[in-house]
Amino acid sequence: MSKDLCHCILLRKASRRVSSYYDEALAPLGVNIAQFSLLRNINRMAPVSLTDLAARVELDRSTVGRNAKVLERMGLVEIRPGKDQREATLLVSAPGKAILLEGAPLWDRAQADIETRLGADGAGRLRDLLAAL
Amino acid sequence: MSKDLCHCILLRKASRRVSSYYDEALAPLGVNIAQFSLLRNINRMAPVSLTDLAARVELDRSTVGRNAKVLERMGLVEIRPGKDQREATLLVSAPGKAILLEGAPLWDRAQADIETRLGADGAGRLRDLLAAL
DNA sequence: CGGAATCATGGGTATATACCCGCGAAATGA
DNA sequence: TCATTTCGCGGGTATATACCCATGATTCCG
Repeated sequence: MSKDLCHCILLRKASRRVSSYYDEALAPLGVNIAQFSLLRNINRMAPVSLTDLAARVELDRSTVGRNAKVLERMGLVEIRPGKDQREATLLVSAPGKAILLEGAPLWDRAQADIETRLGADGAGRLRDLLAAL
Repeated sequence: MSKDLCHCILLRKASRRVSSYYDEALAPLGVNIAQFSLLRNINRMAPVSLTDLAARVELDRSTVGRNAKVLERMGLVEIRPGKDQREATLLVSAPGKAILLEGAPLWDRAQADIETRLGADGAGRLRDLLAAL
């Protein structure tokens, strides 16, 4: 059988393609899908520590720290010390909330497009398969 | 509906998890799945230009160039000018071929593990769904 | 209370990835 | 042949991602 069918490589390719698709949809906002998703998660959990956020989004703590710093530079997120002086707590700024509102319909459209491309129950089946990995 | 089900984010997460799984499987060789896969592609197409290789693996030319340079530093790939003086042609070195041989069974096992986790026809369905994206 | 273990973050380093730009090489057409 | 266009690559810059280690804060015992 063809050796091109490495599940991992197929996943990585699909991930790049789909990310790029969402990125284009969100481009008018100046954020990519990774940033938009992180912003949403911060908003839901705010005020949240890096550690908790990292656990939620399944990324390394240091990765979340650096990604959050980018959002901070963009003015979308505020990073301030928590009661525990070790903690950096994150919250979405007013401009960040505006981005979330403006982005919602753009994200919805990309999401719907993908579902169309996957067919009626394709999206659900894909979700289940990915969850099994 | 839960807003956690962004197809893109689910794909990215799965891609990270699965990549990490293959990376661990290949760790004894000192290469990760991206490098191993690139090495395989270079081997199949050798001697190959960066542009052709990039088209094959669906990555940006500059990305392939940098990734290939890492493989070169590792001594697994040779980069030499082609007849066309603009071209850099890639080929797998002897140590690189050894890595391909040693890696094959490790890759096979990871691949089989994933198929087990996906179930009988899960792998096929996943492949089809990813191809639709 | 004070030393030890634990915990949160940050920074260093490295790869993966993409976009843009400039340079030198090659092809093309007048 | 020579100017123009096209082509292939490398480098700059930026984000995404992970691992390891240092540092400083907190907690936990003895």
